[in-house]
Amino acid sequence: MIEVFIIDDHPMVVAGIQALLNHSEVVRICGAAHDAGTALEMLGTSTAQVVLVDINLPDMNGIDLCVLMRKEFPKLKILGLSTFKERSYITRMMEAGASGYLLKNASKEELEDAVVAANKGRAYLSMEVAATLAVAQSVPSAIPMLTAREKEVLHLIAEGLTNQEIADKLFISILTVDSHRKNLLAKFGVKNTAAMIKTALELRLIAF
Amino acid sequence: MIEVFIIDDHPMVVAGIQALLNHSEVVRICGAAHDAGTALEMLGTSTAQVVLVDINLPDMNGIDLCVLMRKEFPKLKILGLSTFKERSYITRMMEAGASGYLLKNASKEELEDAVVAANKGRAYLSMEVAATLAVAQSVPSAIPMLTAREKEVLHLIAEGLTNQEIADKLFISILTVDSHRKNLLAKFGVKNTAAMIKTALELRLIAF
DNA sequence: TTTCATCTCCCGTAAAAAGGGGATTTTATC
DNA sequence: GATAAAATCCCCTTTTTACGGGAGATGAAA
Repeated sequence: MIEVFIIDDHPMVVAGIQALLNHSEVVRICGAAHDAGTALEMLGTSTAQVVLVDINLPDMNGIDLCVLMRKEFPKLKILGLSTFKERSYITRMMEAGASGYLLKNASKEELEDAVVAANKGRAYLSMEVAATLAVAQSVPSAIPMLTAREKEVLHLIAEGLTNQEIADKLFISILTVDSHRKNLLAKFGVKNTAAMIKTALELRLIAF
Repeated sequence: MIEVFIIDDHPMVVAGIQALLNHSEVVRICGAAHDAGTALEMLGTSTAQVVLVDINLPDMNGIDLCVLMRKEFPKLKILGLSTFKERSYITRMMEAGASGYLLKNASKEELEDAVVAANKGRAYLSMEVAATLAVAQSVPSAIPMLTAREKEVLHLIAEGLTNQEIADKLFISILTVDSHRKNLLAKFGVKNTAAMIKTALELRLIAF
């Protein structure tokens, strides 16, 4: 029996996965948490071999949690879980060390297959996910690697703050903000703020 | 017993709702469909009093489906169901004639309460949803009424074009583009492009 | 026919942002 | 302690936006 732990803040989804895997002969749900914090605690004393992680958690995003879990529990296999088949999400999740990525419209069979594959150390992607990735490869829309400070500045730009206001808020010179902004535009490969905000939102580097 | 029909393309969610309402003494699941088309067919011969409708369906969006169902089955009570607590979505769903709006992180109790309230003809909103709406009211971020030309300009701004480039593309003076831009900023109630693009995307006035 | 919204164009000023260099100091890593 | 990456600050120029006012043409609805 492969033991699975669920991290998802939607009771319906947790109950759904439990219901779907209830009569499985290979997989067993051994626990669930509704946020990253309690999940990390519970995993310390858990015997789970595979975790199902929702991408959107109340206290942390799935990618960061993935990185944390890889450090703390290296043997644990991680399966991403989300409603969205967005290139950026999927690739980032896989880069963060996930063994696979499932959409929430996955069937019982897909779910079971994914867990089994992950447990064997193999990667698993839903059919639809694999398809989007195939398309994604032909149109490589790379995700800019932003530094912490750049992300911070990007957020404030998106809020509508001017360089001066950002400088005041971060207690740095406006010249520095200007530099960050310059670097951001370069990394995004765009020539003005409007396009940058659009692609940043598209790539989920910022949220509404 | 209130009979509930579920329209959602995520097997986990359908199974989850069923599991959550399984032992309920007031609510009973009487059927489910994974897309709008089959749902409309099945509802014709269904005895359901309440429908739970996911906002994102493969063949139609929840708002349009809501309007359709209101026409075809006026007695049916509709509850929107979604992961997102976006003002625009919620209000539009309610305007389309829904009796309520539930988040997918609703608890068993919330779910049951919502169905009961809807069946009695009362509106129901999840706690979180009500909170976001309350915030929305205090900060009236109504959806700006944009003219056709303004939408056109907004799109081109989002693409990263400058006023000059937009003027060339639309065969109008740069001064005109400037005016449209001014009016856009005013209508959005923001003071620069970055904030405008963000809210425009949030309100779905433009897409990625 | 008048009113109203929309689209168009105009003036002028001030403030931001974009673009092109550079340089110095932290900070983390090897 | 050397290396590299990040964060900080600097100068200069040009372009683009933002913001304050208008004002005429057109077409549709009242």
